[in-house]
Amino acid sequence: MDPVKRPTIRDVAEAAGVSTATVSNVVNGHPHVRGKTRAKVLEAIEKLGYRASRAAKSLPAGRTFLLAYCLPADAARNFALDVFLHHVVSRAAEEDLEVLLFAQKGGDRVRPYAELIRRGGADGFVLSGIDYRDPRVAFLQERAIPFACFGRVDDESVASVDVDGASGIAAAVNHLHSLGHERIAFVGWPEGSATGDDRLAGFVGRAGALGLDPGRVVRSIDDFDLGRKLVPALVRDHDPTAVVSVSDTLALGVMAGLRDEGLEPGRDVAVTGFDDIPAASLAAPSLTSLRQPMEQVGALLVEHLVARLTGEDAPISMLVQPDLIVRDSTAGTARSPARGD
Amino acid sequence: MDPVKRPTIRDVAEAAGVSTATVSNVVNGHPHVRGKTRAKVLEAIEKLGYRASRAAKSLPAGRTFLLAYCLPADAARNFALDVFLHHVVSRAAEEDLEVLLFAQKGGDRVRPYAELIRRGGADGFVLSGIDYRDPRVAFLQERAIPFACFGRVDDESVASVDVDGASGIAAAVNHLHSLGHERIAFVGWPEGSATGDDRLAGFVGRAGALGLDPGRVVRSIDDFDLGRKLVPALVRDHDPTAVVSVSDTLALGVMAGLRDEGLEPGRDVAVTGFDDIPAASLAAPSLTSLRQPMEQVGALLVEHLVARLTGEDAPISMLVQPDLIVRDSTAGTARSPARGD
DNA sequence: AACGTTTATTGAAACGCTTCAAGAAACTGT
DNA sequence: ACAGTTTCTTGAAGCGTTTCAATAAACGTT
Repeated sequence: MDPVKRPTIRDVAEAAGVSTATVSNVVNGHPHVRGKTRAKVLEAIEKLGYRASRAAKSLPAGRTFLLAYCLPADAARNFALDVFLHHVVSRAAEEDLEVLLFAQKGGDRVRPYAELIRRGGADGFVLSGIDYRDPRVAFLQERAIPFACFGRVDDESVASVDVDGASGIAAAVNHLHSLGHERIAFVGWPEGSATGDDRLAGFVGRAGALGLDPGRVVRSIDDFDLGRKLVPALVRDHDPTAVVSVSDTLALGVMAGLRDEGLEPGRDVAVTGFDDIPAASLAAPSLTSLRQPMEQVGALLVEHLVARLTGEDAPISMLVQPDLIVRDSTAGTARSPARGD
Repeated sequence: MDPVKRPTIRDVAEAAGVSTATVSNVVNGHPHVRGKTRAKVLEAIEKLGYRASRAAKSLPAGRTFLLAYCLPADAARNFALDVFLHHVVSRAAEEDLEVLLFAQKGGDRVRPYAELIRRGGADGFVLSGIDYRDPRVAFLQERAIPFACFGRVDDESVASVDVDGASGIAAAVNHLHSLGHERIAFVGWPEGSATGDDRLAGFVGRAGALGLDPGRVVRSIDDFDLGRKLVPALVRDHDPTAVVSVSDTLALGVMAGLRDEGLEPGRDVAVTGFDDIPAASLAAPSLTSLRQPMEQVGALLVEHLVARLTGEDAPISMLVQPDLIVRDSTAGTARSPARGD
């Protein structure tokens, strides 16, 4: 019934006929251990299946060998949390770090971090879902606690990795333009989110550069039904042959709205999204979208933290490129819109 | 630059003018501490913002105060991982436990667990994505390590929480029947998965009980495109007015397939899914589905583990009921099928 | 006021590891 | 073979907690 008795460093030392200090030196790859001694120790370790306990290591080391991540309160439907976590965890494992999960309790976004820190719960933090002037950023920075953000931070001295939304949207515009679309509209978020503003800038910039009207812009908060309901006005005002959306949620809403109007998405009007959420490939027609390179993001965040923790100076702001995943919602070439012009 | 100096139990003891043993007694709510002493200590704790370090607690306690969860390798698109984790983490926090995340490396499903255990990395495990004869279950059971499974386990002595798939599907059949549907088909997974077989049983049982033909069954692995492609045969063989699907992924595929056939899902043919993945509410028409009560599942798993860890005998197999979320894919009453009979 | 009881507090060891000053062993060169 | 170097190994202290035997304080009795 007893959950397994694990061997301690003492057991190994005894088995190898050396002191615990020597075992420790071998395990941590210190120099000045003779080949023969090292071999004896390694053999004993192997035989006993010894692994140093994290708890016991933490105490003298003054670190926990843990990275912490706070789950977003509103089960963030908007990015592939599972994929993100997977890559963070995997990369962390390579550095002999494990990942601790915690969660918000009430409305206070900073509190859980404070609590964890007070109990010395982790060596560093990974943040996502960053706002303009995010209070967590200020909090951690003040206390000089290592952290790295997935998302854009207005402060240049904060470590962050973000997806190049402008460039991604520009790629979507290019793609549509090369299919012959001339009247391309953009469905964005309300002004004031770093991510949303960046993606909009990509649209305006690229549309302008291609000689298209960059003014065909409509805004809505990130909601399927609102996306659906803005379509009539969008069609009336801009009569687009293609719609570039700031998110998949809105794009899917737009597709539904187009169908309500008697327009078949992918055939009559092309639609693109952003984030490549699972629902994008489960829609009919499947949604062309921009996939965030989560593996890269996760790895960069962890690498930054490791660098910080080991005292090296770490790279700061990094921008990674999303991939355009072309699917059926932009399958055909531009046609005359359902309503003649 | 130094990541904050945290007060230790000694600092508190000194500030309160007592010994560290007394502080420990207060913190852990032991009896035999006089009110006055307790007050002094609590005040000191408050003033200094003291929290016991997990690492330091672990060592003498021989436990880590950590629950571990292994991320599924194939970013399990089929259940709301984020929601699940959120509830597990929240419930664990109430018990003063935190959640450690780890991940598979290669193909070996057991290895990561073995590694974690060797380093004494966690007090217990939460598993999901359980197979028939899951090797992880055998492994943990052999070593008498506390664990609890989300999913059905063939071994009665293993702690598990599962969603009552049969009853969920029965509810969907009832719902459709009450709308007047008589020719209801079931799209299931291939034989041999505990979850899939259970859900199918719910269909067969309920359809039979209602005097409907329980033989209208088609099977496919869980894939959108395969679901889409099986529709022609489904329509030809069974001419259903409603389709109950074993999963949302397949249901969404079926909806796309129906549309390919010129049938409008939700109007000509009703469709239901299972799991209530995010895509279900982002589809047009939105998909009627069965929501797994993740909060309950997460809480039960954690409660079981806590009971195991504190030596109480814990409840074993638990079945929780999914909720039928009615949406537009079953909005209307049954009509004559597109193809007369 | 002195006694036995019960209740409250404490000193010190222990948990498994790292680290560092200090000692032992292995090499030099003579 | 010996002192002087350099390379290896170790004993013991310490990390922040808990725990338990032992001591001290408070309480009721007489």
